[in-house]
Amino acid sequence: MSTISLTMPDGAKRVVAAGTTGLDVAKAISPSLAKRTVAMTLDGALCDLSEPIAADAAIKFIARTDPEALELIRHDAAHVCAEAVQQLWPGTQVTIGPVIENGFFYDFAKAEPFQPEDLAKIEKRMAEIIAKNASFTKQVWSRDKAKDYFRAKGEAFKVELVDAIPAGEDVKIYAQGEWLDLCRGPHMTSTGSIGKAYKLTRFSGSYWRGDAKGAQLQRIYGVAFAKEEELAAHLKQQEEAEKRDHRKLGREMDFFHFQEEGPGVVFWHALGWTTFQLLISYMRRRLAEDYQEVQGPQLLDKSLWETSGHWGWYSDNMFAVKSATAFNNPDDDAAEQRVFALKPMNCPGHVQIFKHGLKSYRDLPLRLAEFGCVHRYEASGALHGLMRVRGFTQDDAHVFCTEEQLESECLKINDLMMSVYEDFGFKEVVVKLATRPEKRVGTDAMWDHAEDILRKVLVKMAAESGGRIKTGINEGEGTFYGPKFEYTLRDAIGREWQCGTTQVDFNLPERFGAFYIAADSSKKQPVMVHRAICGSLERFFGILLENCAGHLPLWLAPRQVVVATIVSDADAYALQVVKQLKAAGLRAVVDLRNEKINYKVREHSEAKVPIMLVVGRREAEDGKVAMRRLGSQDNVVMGLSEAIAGLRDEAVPPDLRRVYVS
RNA sequence: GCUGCAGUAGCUCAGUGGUAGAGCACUUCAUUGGUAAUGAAGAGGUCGGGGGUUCAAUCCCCCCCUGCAGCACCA
Repeated sequence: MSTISLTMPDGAKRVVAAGTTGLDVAKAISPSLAKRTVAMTLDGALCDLSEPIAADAAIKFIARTDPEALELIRHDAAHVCAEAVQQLWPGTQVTIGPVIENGFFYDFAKAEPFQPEDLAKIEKRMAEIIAKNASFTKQVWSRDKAKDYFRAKGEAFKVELVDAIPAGEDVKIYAQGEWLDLCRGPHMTSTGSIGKAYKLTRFSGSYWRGDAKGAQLQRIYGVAFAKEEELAAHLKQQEEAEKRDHRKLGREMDFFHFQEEGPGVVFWHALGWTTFQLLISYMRRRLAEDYQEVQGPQLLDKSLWETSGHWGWYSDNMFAVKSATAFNNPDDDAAEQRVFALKPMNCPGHVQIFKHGLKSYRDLPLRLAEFGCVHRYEASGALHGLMRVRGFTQDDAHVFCTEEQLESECLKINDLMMSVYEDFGFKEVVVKLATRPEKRVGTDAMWDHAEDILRKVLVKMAAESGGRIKTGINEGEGTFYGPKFEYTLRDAIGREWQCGTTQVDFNLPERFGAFYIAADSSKKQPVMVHRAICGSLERFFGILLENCAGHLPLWLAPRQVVVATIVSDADAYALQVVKQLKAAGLRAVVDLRNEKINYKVREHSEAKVPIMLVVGRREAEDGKVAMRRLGSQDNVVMGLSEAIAGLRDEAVPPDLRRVYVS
């Protein structure tokens, strides 16, 4: 019999007979090792412990508390969840149940919808299955046997999955006690290793193979961890995310509201609008050096959108309008029946501006920026507070340049992006290159060319960032007209938000026949780069609000200071204080109400006003203020002018601070 | 758009086949108080909209709208 050599994590070698299982090896080393081992890795790849080892390999035994075991715990939990559901509702078909971030889901085909109370029932049944601690055993079946078996059980989806397994690949079945499932594995040794740190979190609809035209399935989501403390920490973080929900904060802070008549469009209140405008002012300052700000029309004839390709590609998601006269008299030819589209993007407008008047190569790169309000008819189920709306403002720009300028323009945009994100407090940024999608316009040669340039740029950006930028590739995620960079930020509680985008477009200039006069007097087509830094300003506002849990930095707080009196004798002084704060450019209001200071402190704290200046008789007499910062229990008494100077300095936006300092 | 759940006062929520209730917020009065709710009184709702069943619907049924959680989508 041949032998093989296994290398242990500490480098020690062990020679065993070929075909020895991982479990045998572990047992030979020590019974306690065998007992606590749930799986192994061979050359880094996770395997069943019962797997016969065929060749030399580096072996590592995995305990359930090892990081490698986490995906097994989650995957095993998904199987147990499926068994529990089939026990409780016989006739339910199983489909797939993969591991996802923090847990797993399992999709079922079941006639009756799950009800909220079902989650607890399933959890209970799962606990019973886990308590039985049945072994996971792998079997390899023939394709025909698997298909016959699942067909006989009425598992049509599993039959389809068996069919989809490439010829020559094993059809693997994992059994846990009486129950079995088609699965590529691996699994832990038995269900008991799943432990107790799991919880079913919700259920929802889903589609077979993720296709909206496919069968409607029902999905159960669960989270699972090795330790109960980790589960508790995860649930706590979910709670934290709920607390900073921008929809809740927006209402509490009187920033904005939505109402039935305007699904997906924002009613901005005075305070929210103040901060929104501060965002725009900031972006304007950042653009001043290199960009020209323009404003394209809100409505343009349908034909223009046909030319741009948007109508063909996205008319399902566009608003089209006619005059009300035409709308009320659809059969009356005398009423102008012309159809306009509410702009879903600014780019066609910018191309028109570019085309107006002959452009020379000397004009390039021409960078046109716009805080354009666009409308998109988003699916009703997609709407979500400020994060997904039907009318929103983009910090949009289009750079018209020569092909030679493309690389430097992308790098320049990247510098601006990174600087802006830093100013808003986002340190970690991931930039991914999204490549050609299946449905697209333009030749393969054009795509090859554009992607080549961006690949090079991506490497350079990462190299020049000093580690701040991590990169990746999103295959097939580009837009229909060109490849793009996607900028993703990580927020204070670890969530990721895709915000910025740089998109290369050889298509639109061609469709609109845009050209410039080159140095040799020939007509040349410019390359167009679409870019947005915040993306949707509404959404970015929501992200900022959630990132800081409503505690906006002083420069973005709509109401920076409240001057609150303790007694009415201090009213005149308080008014003086506010007057001086305003004169110093601070956004301040006074609270003279006949309320106790406790009441005022509580109310303004809940409204998340960053600074409260409390004044009573003592302060009025001494020309002082008692400063209380949001989130602090203490107050500091200081001279009025000192307070104002300090606040004025603190309220300087980060970009202006750089200018003053340098 | 799809699946499920929900819609009662500005907010958070209770409630019933016989046309509604709490707390906070609001208004008024008293109170001038030292850093997260002073007390009292008052006002406030065609119970999301439209149909139907019923002697009677906020409650039961149907349709629609809107929202929530996912899915799908995101130029």
